[in-house]
Amino acid sequence: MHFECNKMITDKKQHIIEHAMKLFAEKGFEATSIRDLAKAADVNIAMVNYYFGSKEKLIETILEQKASYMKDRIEELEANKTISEIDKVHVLIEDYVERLLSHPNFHKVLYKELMANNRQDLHEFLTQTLARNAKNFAAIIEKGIKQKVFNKVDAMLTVASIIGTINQVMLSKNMCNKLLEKPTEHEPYQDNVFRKRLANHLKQMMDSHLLIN
Amino acid sequence: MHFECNKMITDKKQHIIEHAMKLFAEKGFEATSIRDLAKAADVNIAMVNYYFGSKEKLIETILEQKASYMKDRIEELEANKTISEIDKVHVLIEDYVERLLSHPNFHKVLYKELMANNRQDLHEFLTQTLARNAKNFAAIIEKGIKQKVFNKVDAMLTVASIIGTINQVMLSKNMCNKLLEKPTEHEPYQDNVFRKRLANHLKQMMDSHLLIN
DNA sequence: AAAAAATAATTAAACGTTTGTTTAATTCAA
DNA sequence: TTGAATTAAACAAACGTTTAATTATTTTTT
Repeated sequence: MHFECNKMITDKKQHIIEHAMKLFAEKGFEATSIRDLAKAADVNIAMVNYYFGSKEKLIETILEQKASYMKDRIEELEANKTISEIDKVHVLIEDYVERLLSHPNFHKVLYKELMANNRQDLHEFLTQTLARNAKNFAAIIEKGIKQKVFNKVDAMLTVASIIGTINQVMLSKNMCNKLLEKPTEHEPYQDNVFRKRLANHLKQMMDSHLLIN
Repeated sequence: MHFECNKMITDKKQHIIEHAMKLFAEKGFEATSIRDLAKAADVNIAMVNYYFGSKEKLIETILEQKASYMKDRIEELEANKTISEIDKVHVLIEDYVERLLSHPNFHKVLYKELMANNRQDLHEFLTQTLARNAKNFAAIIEKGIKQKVFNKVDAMLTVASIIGTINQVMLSKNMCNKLLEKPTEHEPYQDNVFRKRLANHLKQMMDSHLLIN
């Protein structure tokens, strides 16, 4: 079993990371104590500092590990010349809906940290990453405008509308259920009917917003 | 001066509330200590508990005091029969942009608390308040659909797009500046050019999204 | 109107907890 | 036997809150 040593270390780190993400999402970073986390992950309270150095380093590790997960997809699409710009927008809408709604805990931690603006270095890294994604997305829309297949819209704010819509429904499961007239127990983010509905709304809205006529 | 006693008490409470909102917005509720707040507001550390009972009661007071500030405007508009539905949407867009961007600190505290989901009672109150506003807004859109002046859109998610767009740009001043290619010092929320740009984008998007043809 | 009593506001100090982190000893695997 | 993993205990610091004493301000009484 010795050849699996590194893997097992990683597994344990990952084990802690996953419980941390869940707790940070539920209660917030500051409100989650290392003792809470140690109990939830069933490890000794010293292990977090042993593996990550500090509580701060832990959340930095989590966010840096995952924050750039949309990057490659967008850059690949932007370069693709066989797909029309409106289809690229559709693909990105489906991607964003799928990936954001699939990781609601990570989403919450990320946006809490974005709003927090403590930990200057981390905040700079996160805004940098998200801003670059948004700009690449906007570049696709601007290409469509230059090709005269899109209306002359505000590309940057159009991207903000797409991502902002998804973020809005992910703000609070409770509120989302209230808006959709669903019972409190309902899990909207894992509901494929809702995911389709959200993606369809965005595609429909972008079609009328972007396409000429 | 004795006849101003009640007013002065209220003034002092308000004095604390304003500094609290600033700090909670900047650093988050849990990360802001009563000692921080006392120093910022230049009062004794016992005064927060004296006036508000506890730190929790303080944030509850703050949010309950301000959370319903959009309610009356929407309900008044909804009942108005002299304004067309699309004009109502335009008015609400301008209102939301104006009011949300004018209170970025309150906005941050509110949305942090919405995402946090600690303090069950408060969370319930906030989701209730915001959901009712969103539903009233959606009712206006649904009226337009019934009158056959609007396309058959998803009214609830359309409202989410409007509010979500504004929230998106308010997530982080730093990121907002990055997206708009402005210097770090720029204050986008107080910039009237940006407010106009944001409102125009939303009105333009809603026109093409909602209006038939 | 002045003095006295009562209430409210304010303070510094201390309270008991809880926090993140470290230590030193121990267990485990190579 | 060596080095990493794990543990329980202890650390100082910071937390929200309370206390008890003091100062201001109202109210009541004279």
